[in-house]
Amino acid sequence: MKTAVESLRDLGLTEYEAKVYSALVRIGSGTASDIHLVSGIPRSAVYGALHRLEERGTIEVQSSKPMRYRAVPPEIALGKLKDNFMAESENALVALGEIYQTQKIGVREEAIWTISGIKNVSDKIIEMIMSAQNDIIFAASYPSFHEIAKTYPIFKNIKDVLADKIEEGVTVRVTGLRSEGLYGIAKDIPGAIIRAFPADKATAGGGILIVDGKGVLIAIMSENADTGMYDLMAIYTEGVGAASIFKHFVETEWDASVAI
Amino acid sequence: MKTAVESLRDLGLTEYEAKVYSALVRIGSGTASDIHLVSGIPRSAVYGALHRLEERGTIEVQSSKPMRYRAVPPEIALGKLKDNFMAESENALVALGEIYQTQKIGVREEAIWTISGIKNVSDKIIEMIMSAQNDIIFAASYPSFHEIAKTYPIFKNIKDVLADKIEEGVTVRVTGLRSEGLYGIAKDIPGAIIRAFPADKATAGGGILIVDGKGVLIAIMSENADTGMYDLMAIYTEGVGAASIFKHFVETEWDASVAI
DNA sequence: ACGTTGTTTTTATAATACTGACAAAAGCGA
DNA sequence: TCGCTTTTGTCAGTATTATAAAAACAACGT
Repeated sequence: MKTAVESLRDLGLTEYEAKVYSALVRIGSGTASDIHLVSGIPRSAVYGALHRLEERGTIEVQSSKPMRYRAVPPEIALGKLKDNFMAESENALVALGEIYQTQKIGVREEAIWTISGIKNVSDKIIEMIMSAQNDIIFAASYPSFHEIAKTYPIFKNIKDVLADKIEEGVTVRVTGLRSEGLYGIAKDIPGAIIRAFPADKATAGGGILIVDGKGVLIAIMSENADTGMYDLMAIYTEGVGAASIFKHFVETEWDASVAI
Repeated sequence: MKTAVESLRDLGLTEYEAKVYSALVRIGSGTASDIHLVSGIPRSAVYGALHRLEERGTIEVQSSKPMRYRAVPPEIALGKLKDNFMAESENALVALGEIYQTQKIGVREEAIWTISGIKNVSDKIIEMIMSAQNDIIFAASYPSFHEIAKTYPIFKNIKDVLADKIEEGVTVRVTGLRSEGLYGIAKDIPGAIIRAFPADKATAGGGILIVDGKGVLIAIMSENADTGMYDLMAIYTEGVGAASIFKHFVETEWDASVAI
């Protein structure tokens, strides 16, 4: 029987693509270096193969640093190759019956980055706030989020830069569940527009920061299963597209909450 | 649309093989010289390509003085290519299954993955909907999102799987701005709970899908500055933490919208 | 200072596209 | 039938890609 790599080659992948996918299936998920070690292909060659596989939709990418990759399950990945083959076959059938046209496809994306670690996330939050020109929306008062605030003095710094921005004339809106923490913010940041919503609406830890309607950061809290420690990770993007959609949701929440 | 030769190349034929077969389809039957004249490829190269095509069973040979060749009808020829592909795919699946490592569940981190491309994103949306056990929230009716729906029939498929899920007893809630598209969804998916919010709240293209309160996909539309074409990218996560925070926002919006 | 990550450039190598030479055979006008 | 040309099929060789492999590099974090 042919090996997986040989079969994948016959299905249209290059040697590298086949080996990279095969390696990812073996290890579940990993970084480019992991793939290099498992597959035995040059590390620098891993990146190109990963890009092509991602375009095919046979792997998935986690935009963290270092970037992590994982294989789409073989049934699904092969299904995609098959779908592609069938579509090409259908196209060939039509084309062979004549009629020619050319069509172009345009592409490319709005980059989304992820950050992990309490320090890194709070640094990024501060960096974004510092860059604000017009308005800031900060929805961060979810219950366990405060747990982190107790241990790490990130809110202290965030409050300071927010206060600075208000002095510069930037509109700052803060929303969260009605709690001591929120009252504390209201006291520490004079000039900020604060609103609260009932505690029963709250769910898990996290928050959203929107700056000037074009930068978004979403912080997500997670509890480590082993240690029971809280950790923070965040995704952020500078694109208008992503920002506007999140802004929409946050502003709906804003309208639904009450001033304090 | 791609030419026949381009599609055939993507199906695994070489340039010469594709051109020779294509030429034979055009002329019905002919000698190597005829093929040379019609296809424009070097006469001496025709012979080799004919041999390989013959081995694939996509052409037939007449052993006469000047040998004559004719194309097997496209449906049949493409069927042979497909059979070969499927066999190879099956083999790959078995080979990959031997090295597949099932993900360990439980200690899952809050990993966030990104997908790009309209096809890949819509595939993922469908995959997530299919996996739903209890409830689905789909907020996707932002204006330019419909632009993609016009070109790509992804909504058709999404509507179908949503309808299937409702039959299985899954609660499906759909929200979006008041528009024709939303009314269309309401009509096509009987049993779904549909709500609308005023159009002035809408912003840019995108949408959010939440499945069983533990899987979230956020689709973001972007318009290519050069070509003016729309593209889709998405981020998604399977973690409860991220899901609950997004669910919170979406449910707030749900409460703020009205039934239709 | 060091190791890692990700990009880029460069070099090898193999697959394929292309060219021309050639012998065998067929045609064709004496 | 003979010359002569044309066509056919095969081969050897070159050019041009596509891919594999290697190496250098900046950016970054420790």
